[in-house]
Amino acid sequence: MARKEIITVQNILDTAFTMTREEGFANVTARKVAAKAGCSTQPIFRVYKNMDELLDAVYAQAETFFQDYYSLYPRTGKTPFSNLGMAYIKFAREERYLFELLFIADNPRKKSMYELLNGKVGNVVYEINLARVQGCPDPGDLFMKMWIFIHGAACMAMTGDYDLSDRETLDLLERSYNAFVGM
Amino acid sequence: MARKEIITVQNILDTAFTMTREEGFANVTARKVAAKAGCSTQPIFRVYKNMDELLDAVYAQAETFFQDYYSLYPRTGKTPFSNLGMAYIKFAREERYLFELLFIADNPRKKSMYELLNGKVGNVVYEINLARVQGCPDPGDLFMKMWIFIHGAACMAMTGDYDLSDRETLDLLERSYNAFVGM
DNA sequence: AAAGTAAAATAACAAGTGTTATATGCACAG
DNA sequence: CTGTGCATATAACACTTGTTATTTTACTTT
Repeated sequence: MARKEIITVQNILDTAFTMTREEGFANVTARKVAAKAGCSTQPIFRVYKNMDELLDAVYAQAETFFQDYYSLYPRTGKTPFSNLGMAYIKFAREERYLFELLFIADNPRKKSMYELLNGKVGNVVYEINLARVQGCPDPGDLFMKMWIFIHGAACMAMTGDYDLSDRETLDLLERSYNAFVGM
Repeated sequence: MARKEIITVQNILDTAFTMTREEGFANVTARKVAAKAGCSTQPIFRVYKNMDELLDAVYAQAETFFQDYYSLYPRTGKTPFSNLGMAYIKFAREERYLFELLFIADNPRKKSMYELLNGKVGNVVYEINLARVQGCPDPGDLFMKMWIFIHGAACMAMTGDYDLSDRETLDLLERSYNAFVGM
């Protein structure tokens, strides 16, 4: 019959995704992916119709990666939004290019911040209910304030302008939650 | 003697700066600048050694633009950092590409957030002293917290995820300042 | 008016992009 | 063992980028 397949969809996607993590989305080109995967550009266009389709797949992979990252992040915080905030800020620091792609960059694939945060995990809804159960009168408004704060820390982390430790960050998030509740 | 100069440094710089405001830094190319300035690419390379030098000049212009923007912004807020915050957030919304270039993008020209905020205006030092005079025990710490919040709102504004009015924003900044003071 | 000279326009080069046409190689059916 | 058909490699095309070489243009001085 036919020659055996050497380069798989997974090979290509994994390579492109790793490159996005390390060098950013803009540096993922057909020839660079091929070089890193150890093949010519041909296998890429066998498994994907064009580069845009590959980049769609990379974006989807980034979404899943963030969801998994959040799922596995330890729940040490006690106040609502603190665990989500901790994971989000740490993700921004450790995966600056993925964070940029998902939450900052202006590309046609980008979903809204709320879609991304609510993925299959339903994080925001859960946290808002938690705040309501704890007696917070306007949990939606509190989420907005907390999220402005959390997003600010994360964006600083992404650009290297944020250098508090995990412990300091958790303390900051819990205290600011309480401050926002009483305001 | 020689032929009269038609295309000046100012023509080129203004064109490139306008393009940055409207389409972003990444879309400023020699041919596009030339087309918009109504000339060939040649005058660009007469007045600038190469594109990198032009982009340096555009970056410097963006810095000045932000300083001027802040200088002219009305001082309606009463709490420390509120006026700086208002101007910063509005700038992010109105000049998303300039904001990105100055405060987000990862380019070799980029200065630290604090350098940019302290330009010739000395904004941060002034505001911190204001907080101290008003009896704030640790104004530096308070600035950090306020700035995380302000930067968060600005980054959301940049990406279109922030839609509070000026009045609501000022209220939010003043109330969060007071909340942070008591925390 | 003629000439010289700097500015601008035109055209070209090399490098890098996505994409496609063509050639090669290989595993299995016969 | 031999040919068929798919996977891969090679090579090429069209386009965009920065940059430079060459040509044309027009102003100022003589």
